[in-house]
Amino acid sequence: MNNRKITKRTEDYSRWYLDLIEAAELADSSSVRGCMVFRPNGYALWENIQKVLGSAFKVLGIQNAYFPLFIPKNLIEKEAKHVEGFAKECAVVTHHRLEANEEGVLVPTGLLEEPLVVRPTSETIIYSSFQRWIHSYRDLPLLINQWANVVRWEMRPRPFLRTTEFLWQEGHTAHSTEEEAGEMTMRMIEVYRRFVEDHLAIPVVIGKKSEQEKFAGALYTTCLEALMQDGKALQAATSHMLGQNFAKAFDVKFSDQGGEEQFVWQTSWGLSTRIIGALIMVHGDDKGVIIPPKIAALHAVIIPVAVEVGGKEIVQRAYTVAAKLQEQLGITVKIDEGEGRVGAKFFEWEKKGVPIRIEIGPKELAANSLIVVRRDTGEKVLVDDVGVVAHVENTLAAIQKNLFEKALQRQNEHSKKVNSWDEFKEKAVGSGGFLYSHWCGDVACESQIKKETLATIRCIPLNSEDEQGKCVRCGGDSPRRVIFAKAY
RNA sequence: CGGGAUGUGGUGUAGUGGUAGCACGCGUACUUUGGGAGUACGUAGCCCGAGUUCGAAUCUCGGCGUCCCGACCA
Repeated sequence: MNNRKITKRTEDYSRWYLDLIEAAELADSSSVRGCMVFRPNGYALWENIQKVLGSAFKVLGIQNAYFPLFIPKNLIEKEAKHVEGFAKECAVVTHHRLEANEEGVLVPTGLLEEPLVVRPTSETIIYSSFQRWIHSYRDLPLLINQWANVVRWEMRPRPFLRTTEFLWQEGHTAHSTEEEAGEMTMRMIEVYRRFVEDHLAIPVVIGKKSEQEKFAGALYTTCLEALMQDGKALQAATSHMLGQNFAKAFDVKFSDQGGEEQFVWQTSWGLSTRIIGALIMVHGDDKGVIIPPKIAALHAVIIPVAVEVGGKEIVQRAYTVAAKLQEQLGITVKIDEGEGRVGAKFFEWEKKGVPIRIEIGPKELAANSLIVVRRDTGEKVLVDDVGVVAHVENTLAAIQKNLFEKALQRQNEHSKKVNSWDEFKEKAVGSGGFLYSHWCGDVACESQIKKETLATIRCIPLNSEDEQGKCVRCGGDSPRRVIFAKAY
């Protein structure tokens, strides 16, 4: 067990983040460039995300499928903007065998005539199937989801946030009308919002990406933006309205009721393991990570205290309580009977972010009670034995609520309307946060702002009211405020 | 792909040409156990290659790796 103290959040945010991942045993860096090893604790989180999101998809009639990891280069080439957006970051398979040379070193041989691209995203390979699957308006809408790994050869990897290989789900749909595809785009970003806010307790802003930031090949991109504790923004999920761009490139057509051939209207949307990085950064404190109860793989840990005084009865009680909680609340409870001092155990489970700790010692045994401790506030409550199930249930709900509210309060405190360029520069470089500012709509101006402050347009919030104003940088006319922030 | 650092046990570090040290971890034993235990013993290291030198962790050159800041990005 690693007993190193966790770097204070205020000292070195980057180090703190890495400490949290290590201390909670979520992930390891791997020997493969920019890749990451999911340890069981980290993967359990991903499995729960799959479970919750997966059931939301099912309700909407979205079906899971699986498509190839390898995409022939010519498929990727079919949509021009898409090529432009991804070409620079593709891993490419060019050979299909290894042969030993005279020195016994294995060298690739068997050059492929058509190189295979390791999918950076699957629009192209999936839509080449859609082209064969869709013939009639009766085949629409087609709603497909894929849980998969993808590879993007980014320059600067960072655990969870940007790894060369990452896990995600990508949804792909085809519709007969523009209106329906537009509704689907909005429906999915709303599904994500509810999941991220209700289950992960991460408050987000829903918005549209600027032309410069939108998905390569999309008509427009909607997104969720979350704010980390260091004032930087993180894109939590995206939902793209693809229009007919891919349909035209891949010849995805259907016959409508009138017998006319038409191109389908498409959407795609995704959420990746990056969201676990957000979870760590939004809820973590100086003791370790905090896992929101609704997504936790382990909800409570019971620590028998001073067993040598209280004897086996204490452990017996622990098992009784655990069974009761598991049966009546359907939560997962662990009993930490291991060697060692209780202090060390307390710290270990705090590092790992288990929402509730229950202590049972000789005193509690005698009084038919136990101590319930909240991970988020540290609050300790002596609970009577008969009330434990209700108390734990309420406490889990209270933790979930508190985590969200604390994060929302932080987000509000770091959201400012900024009108002057001086203030903008100062905030962007300094405390960070969401800067609601006017912007003229010009790409060059957007680039200039990024160059001078590193802040980018995170999104144009969907719920923002129209408000005439002057661009914070150039003074040009602006119809509404957009959110600027430094981003991960 | 540009700019800057850096490479010493498993981890974090000290060591400016002369015996490689410390802390944490890990192992064993005893004592401890209501908030990160103590003592004793043990364990394990100078990125690779070449050069300079009587002598290199230390200086030089080359390679490789890692990290940071950018560009890029979910």
